[in-house]
Amino acid sequence: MRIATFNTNSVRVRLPIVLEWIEKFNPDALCLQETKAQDKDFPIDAFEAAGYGCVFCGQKSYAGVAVISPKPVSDVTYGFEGKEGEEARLIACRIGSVDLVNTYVPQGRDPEAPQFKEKLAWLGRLRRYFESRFNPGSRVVWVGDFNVAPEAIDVYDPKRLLGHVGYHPEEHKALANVKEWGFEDVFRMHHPEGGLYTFWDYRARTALERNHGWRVDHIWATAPAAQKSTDSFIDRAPRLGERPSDHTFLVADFDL
DNA sequence: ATGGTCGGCAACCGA
Repeated sequence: MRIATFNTNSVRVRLPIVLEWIEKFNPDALCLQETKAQDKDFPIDAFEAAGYGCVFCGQKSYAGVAVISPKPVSDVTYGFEGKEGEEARLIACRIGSVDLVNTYVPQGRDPEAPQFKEKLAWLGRLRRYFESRFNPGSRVVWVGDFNVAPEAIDVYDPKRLLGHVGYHPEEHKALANVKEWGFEDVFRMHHPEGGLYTFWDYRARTALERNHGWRVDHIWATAPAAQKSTDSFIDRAPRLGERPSDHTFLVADFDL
């Protein structure tokens, strides 16, 4: 089973890239974040024509998550407690023997901003979400844009960046608390080396050429799923002459 | 390079 994740920064703009990518990589589940489309505007037809069904949870302009799959998808839930009154940042479903949770963790803006505390609180709520809905002894795969680089080897300049949003001790604590429920970092299992990134900030013009990257997109799994993982890799996607997202695709394969 | 580039959506906000 192949599970992948990609922050699209607009699923409609990135649609040609995503369609070409699923054709080449044949994921059993592709989790998207920052779809930036209301549910009525989600490009269902294009995915169905490619042989993929979609479940999604969107809102106007911002955020938005979706799962694209060629397989039967069941037990779809939206948000912590439903769509109403929540930003579109979480969608969960069951595919095969796996419970899949796709999140777009709040970015947090700046450690001094109120949004930063909201990010920490959101991660706290996510821990309780896993506690109440799932069992770490079953196969749970948590993927998405976590907006946190967990370790020094996950950012291009850890000394300078420590304390910045995305690489801050408070974020590390909040993320470790979710991990402690029962997750393993599947990409890290297969790549102990550092310097492998999934994000280069659009706003830093030279970020790509200087490789000023961050590993903020993740595929984590409970032990019963993680021990079945066979590979994990990053795929950058500037294809078809289209504009790439500032995130990459991230893939994990499981012998499931 | 404490700047900058995107996308949504129609002025700026968010990343």
